[in-house]
Amino acid sequence: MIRLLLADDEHLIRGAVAALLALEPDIDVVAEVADGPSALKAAKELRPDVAMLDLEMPDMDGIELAEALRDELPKTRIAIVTRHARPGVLHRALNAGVLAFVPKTAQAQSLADVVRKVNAGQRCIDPDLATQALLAGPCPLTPRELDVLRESREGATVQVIAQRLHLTQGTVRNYLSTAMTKLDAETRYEAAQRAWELGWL
Amino acid sequence: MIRLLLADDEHLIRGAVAALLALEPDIDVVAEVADGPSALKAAKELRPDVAMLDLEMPDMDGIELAEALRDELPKTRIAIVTRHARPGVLHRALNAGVLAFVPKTAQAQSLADVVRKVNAGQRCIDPDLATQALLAGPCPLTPRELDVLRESREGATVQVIAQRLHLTQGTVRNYLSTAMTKLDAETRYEAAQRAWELGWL
DNA sequence: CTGCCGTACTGACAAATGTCATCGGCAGTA
DNA sequence: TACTGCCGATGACATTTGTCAGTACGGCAG
Repeated sequence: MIRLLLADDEHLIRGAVAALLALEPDIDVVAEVADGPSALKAAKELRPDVAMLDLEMPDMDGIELAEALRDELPKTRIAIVTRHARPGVLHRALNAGVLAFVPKTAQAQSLADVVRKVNAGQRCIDPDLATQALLAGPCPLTPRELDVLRESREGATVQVIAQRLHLTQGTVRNYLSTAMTKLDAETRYEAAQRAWELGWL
Repeated sequence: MIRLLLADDEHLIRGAVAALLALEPDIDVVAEVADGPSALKAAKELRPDVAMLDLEMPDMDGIELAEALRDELPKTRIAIVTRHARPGVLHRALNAGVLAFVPKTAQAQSLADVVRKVNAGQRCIDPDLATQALLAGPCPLTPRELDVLRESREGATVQVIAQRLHLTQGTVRNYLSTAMTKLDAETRYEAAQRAWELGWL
């Protein structure tokens, strides 16, 4: 019997998936939670074999949650389910010890198989996504460049970014400039947009 | 027997929801499609009683699809399901003749009830969302202002926007300026971001 | 018929932004 | 040791931007 934890903030999906997987004779859905912290808490109490996590969740994103689980409960196998799979996120997920990466465009029937494979310790990555990630290559941006891009995405001015990151305006502009060059963008907002689409933010 | 059409580009969710609703004795899922155009085609052929549409779909957004359905098959009752319900979208959906508006954070069990209510011609709007929409009020932006904001969201420069909309740079800047004033934003990107969050783009 | 509003444009000005060259410090590493 | 790369900063420069004032035209409600 595979003991499964489900984390997804969309009740509708979580409920439906739970109902579907519960029909499988060898799968037992032991917990359903809606956010990262409660997933962590439930996992510590119930020690599931497999944790199936949504990538987009309030409070704690799926990757952070995966990292926390890896550190605290290394025996738990982790599968990530996501809506729009951005290539860069795959890199980070794999580094966090995630075994499976499934887009929500996958067939519902295939989910049970993913759970079984992950439970057996096998990797299970969407092939399209894997090639996309390979083509995009690793992120060329430095941590600081990522920081300023993250702030830019919300439309912050250089002044505001400089304050928030405790930097000079000139420094911020330089980081933005190099990031724009690396991403072949005309404006920082375009750069931020692109970096996000590639999953680097 | 309620004949239901399901449109959602996420197979995983669509499959799970279809499986759940098919268990209901009075609901018959007659079609499952992944995008707007095929939903329209399927609806014309099968004449479902209720169409349950995802808001975010490739090619044709849920609202456009609802409008098309209203024009071509006015007898079809429409329910919209969405992930992040932005208030402004509700306005547009209601104008498009949509009866139900359900966030994906709703309970899976409640879905069947929504289908039944909609089939009976009753409205079924998430109360939280309704109050949010009331508080935000109607969109104060003119159509042209919305146009330039839409372009801004992808990080386009004034030059590019002017070209794409066949306007002068000065005109574009003026529209951006008024939009920023109305939205109380420091930069056009912040304005675009805010307008999007309110569901006006 | 007369405001009022949305659309579209012009010109001018100050401020914000993007680019470049250059510097110093610090951590790997060949 | 010398080299490389990231971090942080400075100063100067040309562009881009946001803002403001003003013009003009069409549609529409009072």
